[in-house]
Amino acid sequence: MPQRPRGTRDFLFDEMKERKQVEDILRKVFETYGYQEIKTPLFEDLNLFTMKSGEGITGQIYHFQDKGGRDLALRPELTAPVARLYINELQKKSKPLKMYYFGSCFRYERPQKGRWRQFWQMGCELIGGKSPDCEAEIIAMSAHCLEELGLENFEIHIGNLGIIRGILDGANVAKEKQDQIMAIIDKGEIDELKSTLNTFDIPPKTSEILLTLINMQGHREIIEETSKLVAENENSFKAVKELEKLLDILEAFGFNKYIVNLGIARGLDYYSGVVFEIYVHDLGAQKQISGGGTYNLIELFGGGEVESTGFAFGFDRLMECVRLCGAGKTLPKTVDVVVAPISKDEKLKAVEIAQKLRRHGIKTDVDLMGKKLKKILSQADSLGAEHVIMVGERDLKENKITIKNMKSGKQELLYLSQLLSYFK
RNA sequence: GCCGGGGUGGGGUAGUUGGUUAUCCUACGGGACUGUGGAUCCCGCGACUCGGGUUCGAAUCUCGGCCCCGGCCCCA
Repeated sequence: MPQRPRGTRDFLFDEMKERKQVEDILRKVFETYGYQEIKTPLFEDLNLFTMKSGEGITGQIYHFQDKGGRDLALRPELTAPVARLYINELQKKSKPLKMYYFGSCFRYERPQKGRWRQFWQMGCELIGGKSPDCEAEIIAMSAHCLEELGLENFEIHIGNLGIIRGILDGANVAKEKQDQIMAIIDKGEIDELKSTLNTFDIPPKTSEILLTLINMQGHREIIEETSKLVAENENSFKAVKELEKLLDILEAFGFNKYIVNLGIARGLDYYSGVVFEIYVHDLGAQKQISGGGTYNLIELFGGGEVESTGFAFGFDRLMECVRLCGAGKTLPKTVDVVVAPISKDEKLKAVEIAQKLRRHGIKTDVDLMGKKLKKILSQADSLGAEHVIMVGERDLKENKITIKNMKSGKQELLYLSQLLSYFK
């Protein structure tokens, strides 16, 4: 028996309907903010991802060689492909560019709850905009999506990598060492951080500031405390002021449920400024449903200095939340009408009637198996059809059919010519 | 990659001090009922994750693979 590869899923009818509903809701929110959909290839040149994504991701890439010997990779994320698309196709367009995408990504990892080897991301990129205004829009929009989905139990944590980077720059810490330190901060390992700071010979005062910074978590008041803490470092201070401005704008967008958290660092190395993550604690170990921030990937790819901000939902985790909250809506019916030929002789007539209904947008099923009437009725019932049209010899003699309302059980004799108006 | 728990018809399950025909529910097919569903009854269909080992005999004990679930690392 053939088996589904590990960490992948088959989606059946109901689940697809649920996913489609959520997809449509997000799509609609994105479009009300003026974002347009794009689609990029499922695989790209391997080096698109190995260049700047950071070690964490590159170790999990599905890579292969094609018959021409090219090194290719199934995409592990979508920000790099979108940056590539921008450089290839859109550099000369007026800014800002607003785009969204929905597609699957692949990572070779140990599957567990909320983690698959093929998973879906739905997100936006705002290319060439000015922060913090654009950052605020992206964050507000992601909150808007969650509200639209009927979710409430989420937390949006916002930080700014510029604050910590500024401190490290001030102490003349090399870029590679900085990346290592950021990775440890992302993990939240305080002891490991302390010992690493020691081995890197970071001045005690700097270490102390860092350790205080990463524990900063709260609302508005964090800004003032942090300002004082980093007052002597010009870049860090600027980053704090930027963050403050972001919060002002965010509130203008009508969102103030944020949590300022200077300990978030993100797993991808290309983030440079404001970063944010959204958590839903009920989800367990894989509680992060979204993440994003400002990055300079385009510049790293040689596309000029273009400031960009983006974020993506882990679509599968989002589905998990929707399910948990019972926020799912009622699923659309499979068919509205079933056409039942009473004997084989009426089959052609039944097909004809079904086609007429379909042409008018009515979801219709017609029995093609020569089943007995009772069987067709029983099936119509389990499909949730509202009406069954019975096509039989007796009625046809008078150019009529019998239409049965499956809920009430009542039935009516109708002329064939009256059929369409019955459904209006 | 690491740790722990699992795997019985399509779905959900009972059964393991080794021993006849592997339980029940549901779904599905047929019939009671040849132009009337959601009810009842009858019949049918269909499973021990795979491979090795122990044994007269393995769903049950044992080893390994595969897959699933939870966690670690990491991340969406």
